[in-house]
Amino acid sequence: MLSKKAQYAFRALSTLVRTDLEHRSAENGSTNANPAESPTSITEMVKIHPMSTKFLETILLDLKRGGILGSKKGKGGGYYLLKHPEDTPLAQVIRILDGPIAPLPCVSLHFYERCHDCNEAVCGLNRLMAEVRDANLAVLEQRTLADLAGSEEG
Amino acid sequence: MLSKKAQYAFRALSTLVRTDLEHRSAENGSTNANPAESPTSITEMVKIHPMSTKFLETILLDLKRGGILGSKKGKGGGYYLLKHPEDTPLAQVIRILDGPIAPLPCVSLHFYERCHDCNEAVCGLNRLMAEVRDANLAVLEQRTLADLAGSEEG
DNA sequence: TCAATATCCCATAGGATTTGTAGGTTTTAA
DNA sequence: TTAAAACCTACAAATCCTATGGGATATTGA
Repeated sequence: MLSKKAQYAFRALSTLVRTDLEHRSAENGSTNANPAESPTSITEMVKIHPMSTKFLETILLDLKRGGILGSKKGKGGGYYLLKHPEDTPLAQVIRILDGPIAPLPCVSLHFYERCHDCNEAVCGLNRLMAEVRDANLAVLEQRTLADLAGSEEG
Repeated sequence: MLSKKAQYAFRALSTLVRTDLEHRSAENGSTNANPAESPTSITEMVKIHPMSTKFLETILLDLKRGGILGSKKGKGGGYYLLKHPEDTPLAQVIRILDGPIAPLPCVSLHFYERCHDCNEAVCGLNRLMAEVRDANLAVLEQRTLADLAGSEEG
């Protein structure tokens, strides 16, 4: 199950995606479509998706440290997407906030830990959980922030 | 990530599967190949896969209440599989010990809870997480305890 | 009948993790 | 100079996970 952190992250990100796409289309043909020019503040995000302001603050900082968001300090500042929504897979968001996607540390690609209780090469569970991991990643590496804002958001 | 409970469950189950298959092949052609005749005690399981005896006890009781295991009390007693290993999907084990497989309650088939914060019909996250759920189930409903004991176990 | 061996049941302790708060600092724009 | 915003650290509260303890009940076999 996704943590609250990840769920809140996706809510906030859906707002940022919408702003980003609007900004891009408005600047169509212009020389400068830099989303850093139209950052969204935490206050604004919380108005759209009500949640704890302080909690969201820590989440957005995580996303910034994780390379997904940029920020602008001071009055008129806020957060913005560093890349086009299509270029950030959902897997990246989940890894930043919830850690491994794999069901066992010994089959994790990004958070691998050796399994002390089995011989991984011949362990039946290891093999099966690697299948589960791959099934997850087939979706989560393919789907991106752009898919998040497909229709009206919730 | 799978909980320790689920991991321990799979260890114990792999022992039971092995015993079950051995018992079935030994009784081949016989009139009675009932695995209840050869139950495995917690003590024996812990000898094969070292872990807390008391903790495993609670896990096996969960599996029994979940309809996967039968038991025999008293001297010579223990636990046994109620069905052929091929007839118990991994998803059933995980649901008993860890609850929902879906990444969000609002896309769970067995543990559904309504989402109060979004309109599920149009929520982008809901739709994407349903895809993730289906990807998981494609593996976890297909693979069974029989697959667990494929080669040497760990 | 009695002792040994098991499952079964309930409560709870201890620790880890998650979730959320508090208070302050630094930066920027107007 | 003021207001608004990100940034930072610590911690509080709640929940969940992991594990343990002490018995009750059932079964077998000597």
